[in-house]
Amino acid sequence: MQIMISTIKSNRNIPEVVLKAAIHLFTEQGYFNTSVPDIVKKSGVSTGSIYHHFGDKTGIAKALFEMLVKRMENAFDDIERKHDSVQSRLRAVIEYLFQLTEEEPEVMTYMLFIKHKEIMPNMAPVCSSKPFTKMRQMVVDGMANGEIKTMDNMVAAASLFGGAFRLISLRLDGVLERPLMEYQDELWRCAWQSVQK
Amino acid sequence: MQIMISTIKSNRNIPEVVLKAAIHLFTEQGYFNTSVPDIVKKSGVSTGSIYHHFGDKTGIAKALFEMLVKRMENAFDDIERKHDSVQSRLRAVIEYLFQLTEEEPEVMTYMLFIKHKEIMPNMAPVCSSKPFTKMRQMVVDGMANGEIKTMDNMVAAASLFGGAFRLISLRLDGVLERPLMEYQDELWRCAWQSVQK
DNA sequence: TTGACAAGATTGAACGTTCATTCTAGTATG
DNA sequence: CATACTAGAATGAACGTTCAATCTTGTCAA
Repeated sequence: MQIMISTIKSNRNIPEVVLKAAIHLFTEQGYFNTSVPDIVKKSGVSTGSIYHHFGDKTGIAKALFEMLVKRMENAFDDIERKHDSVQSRLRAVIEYLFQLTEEEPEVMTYMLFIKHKEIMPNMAPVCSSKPFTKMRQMVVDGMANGEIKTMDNMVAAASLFGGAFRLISLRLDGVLERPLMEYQDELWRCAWQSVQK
Repeated sequence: MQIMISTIKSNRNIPEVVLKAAIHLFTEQGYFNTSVPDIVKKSGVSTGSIYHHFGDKTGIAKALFEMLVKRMENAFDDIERKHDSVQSRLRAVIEYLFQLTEEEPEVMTYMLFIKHKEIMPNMAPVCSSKPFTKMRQMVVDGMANGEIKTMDNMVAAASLFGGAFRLISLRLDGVLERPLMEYQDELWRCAWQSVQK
């Protein structure tokens, strides 16, 4: 019996295939160095289909961003459910970020280092998105329940997460040769010491 | 052709005028959203002159970057000359970065948050440039002379500067409403506490 | 089971625009 | 007169997007 083309075609999820190609190209060469024909070539999906699903080129970047933000948000919700103390929550957040950086560097690059404002001019900065406000809320909670020194919220959050973001950035730039996990314990000791009561 | 009066012409430094227009446009809208005609309009310098001085569009971005890196390098050399202890040097570096962010946010944005690799594909990441390696060298020196706990260099540097970079980033994104100087003391206490012996 | 049909998905060639760069002509300087 | 600089219109390639045609899928009457 002949295999119908239709069954093969219907087996691929076009948005998924396109987003996979897009995140690779966007993080590798940048959004503006990636043409729609590039995405067509890489994904095997036609121009027309891409426009049918995403509206325009920025629609791809937007869909990708929203997907990844939601994913990170869910991960943080999980962490809050699984840990009681603020300290262990914060540590788990950093562990998650480090793991994500190692396992899916493109995801981390896209979330942290793509200038989304250049692509979507009236988008709020990443640091105002749910996952990031949630991180800061954890710090506020820790100050309220006495785990963290009383001080400016922003300074406390920056002190706690700043080192982690620095290492992630260095790792993604290829400056750090060993996986982030190897730095985790030492970094956390520094970070926690800087704000603990 | 337009007739120019010679005195007007000789009085303006074309590279300077162009770079001034460019940094404004690049940080405001992004490099790829800025066309050469945009720069022509903003600077008042003709297309031909721009190409004569800079070769191509990336030449503008490159000249700008090199100028700013050199400037920061000189500032750090000054700091090393004026301070003896590693602790006061590091504190001075953060103070300088905070001041620069407040006084010339465009300069800081261009140095830290423009993806230069997208513009000049085979450029080393910013964190490998002289000023940044010098910052890390200060930390290494501090470990050698006993001011800083013995630990991984990168973790120590990330812990010391991570919080500062975080606050700079938040400030440039408009999330932090008050000038960075107001956070400086509290932040430095956290940062230094995390690595001091 | 079959055929007709509608709605939606998919295709890629074609379109109009914009961009970086080049070109030719003109001007200042020594 | 030569060299360095300035000017802005012209150029051609590349881009994002559109569109008319084609294919797929699900529905329903006979």
